[in-house]
Amino acid sequence: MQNETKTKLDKPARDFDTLREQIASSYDGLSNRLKLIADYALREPSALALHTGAMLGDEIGVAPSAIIRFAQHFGYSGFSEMQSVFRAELQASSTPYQDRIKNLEHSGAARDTAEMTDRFVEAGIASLHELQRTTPVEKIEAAARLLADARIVHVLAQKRTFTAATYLAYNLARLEVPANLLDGIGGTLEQQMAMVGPDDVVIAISFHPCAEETVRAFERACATGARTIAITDLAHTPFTNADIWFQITEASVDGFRSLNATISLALILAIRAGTLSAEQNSTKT
Amino acid sequence: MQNETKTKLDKPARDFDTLREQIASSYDGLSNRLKLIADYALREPSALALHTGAMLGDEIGVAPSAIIRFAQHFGYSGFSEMQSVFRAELQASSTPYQDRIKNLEHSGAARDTAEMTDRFVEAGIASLHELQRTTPVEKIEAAARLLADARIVHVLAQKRTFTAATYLAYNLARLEVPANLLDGIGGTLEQQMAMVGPDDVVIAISFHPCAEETVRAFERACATGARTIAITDLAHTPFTNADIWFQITEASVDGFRSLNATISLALILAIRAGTLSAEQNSTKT
DNA sequence: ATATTTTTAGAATTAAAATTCCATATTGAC
DNA sequence: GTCAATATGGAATTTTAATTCTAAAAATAT
Repeated sequence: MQNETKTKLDKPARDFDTLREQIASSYDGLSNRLKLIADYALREPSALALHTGAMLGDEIGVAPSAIIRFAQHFGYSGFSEMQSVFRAELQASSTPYQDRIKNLEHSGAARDTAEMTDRFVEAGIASLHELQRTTPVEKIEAAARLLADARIVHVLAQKRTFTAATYLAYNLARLEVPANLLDGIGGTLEQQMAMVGPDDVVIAISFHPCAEETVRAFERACATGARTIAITDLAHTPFTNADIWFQITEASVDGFRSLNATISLALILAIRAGTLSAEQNSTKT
Repeated sequence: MQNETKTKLDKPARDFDTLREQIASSYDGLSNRLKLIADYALREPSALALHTGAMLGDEIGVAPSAIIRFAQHFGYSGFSEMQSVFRAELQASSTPYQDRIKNLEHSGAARDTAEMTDRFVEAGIASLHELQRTTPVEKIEAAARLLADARIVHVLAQKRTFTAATYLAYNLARLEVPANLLDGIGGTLEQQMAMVGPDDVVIAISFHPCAEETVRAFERACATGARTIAITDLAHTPFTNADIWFQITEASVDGFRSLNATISLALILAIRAGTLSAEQNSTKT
């Protein structure tokens, strides 16, 4: 097992970029079958990460043992060891902002104002990226259509998320979508809920720990036959049973969660609903 | 194997979104161990895709067989079958632009929405960077000290910026800094202003075009001898005469200005004020 | 053209993971 | 508090995948 005269390596690459380099640069010295595998590995790295040796053999058109020889050529003990590099890369590339969000939460308390500002800026950016990555356009479209078609849109939120509710209600109203803020002022949430009808939409915003009033009001809204939309951070009944449910991941710093993703989603929903509503009114006349 | 009375499903979800919905909505009916697994599956889907049953068992703190029971609860024959759903999702999400391109091709509305989402995310990020770049730490420190020393902090805002005011007031109150939201409800801003005293701080948030009421109320606050803080987008009297004046630049999309920088600044001010206030109280006693 | 080396496919083997099953523990009803 | 029902962990088993090995096929050199 001493040094080969060929390009065979004895110290396998531990990270994906290095491995890709090695595959590309030693390509010319590979045998026929190994070239086929190299092509495929560079073109479909996620298949290398997720499929078995036998599956890859079928896909590429080589024997499973060729896959193992390929891995061993690059210094790995076998296919499994090489695959772990592809898997690590896939996992890392799929959750770049989630990782940052987690790191923010787990790093200790900010020492001073400057550091705190930096961390909040970073947290806000990570939240916005995560919003972009995880929120399907179709869901936004569907929600906006519900909002645009509603007789009245009731926005339901308490405590922390009340801020986002004011923003959503304000922007909806500004775009001439009839909006009503269920603020429960003076404990009158019950009475306010009485005006929710079956042609209305109730959109609830609730973050953990969710306010009991919001939960009860939302359940009541479902019972009235109104369409429902929920924006929450965790999967929690009854919100997950809404007609449309958005799950939001906000980064937090020192236990303080930002609201960047939530208010951005609120604004996008309002604008889209306003656009659809305006289109309907113009075709109607 | 006939229909169960419980929530057990006999037709397993083939796509990830459906599965996630099912996990979320049946969460409450799950047993302890299955809840743990459900949490983890929603939080770390890529681990479900890439790790073995035994590894997941270790990570979650349950027996490997519990993982299989979890999969079977959702109608799969076993863990392997469920894992293929997670793997498919991971592979799909590793090529994020494919999805987006598909949407762009199929629907004009979705195209607009996707593009708008991108632009709002970008605008939000730009606003946060600008906040970080242009806001001196000393100014934040000085403002936080004023807030911490105040008898009462009055938060003054109308219309668009009212959202940010609710957020600032909520977080100040949560951190035990006495905060009062001057919401001008029922046109009572005049009366609300009457409780502003010389030991108080009035913090106004106003963006162009600024509400007349906010301007008048702020002038009156200055006259009472209260300390003043202003957060505005343009240099506009009387706000530039405040003891501390923050100028915020929010990026806008199609004339809709985001609030990302403003609410982030509000949160930072609240936390910093809360910290200073707590330090004072502890040294006082 | 022949001998030698390298490459290859597929069978045999080994290793690992998934699944089943059962004894025990826990929970909930009465 | 007792009993029944359900949930749980872990050992035993089955299944599947990875790896090794060998004989045959190509490729190369002489």
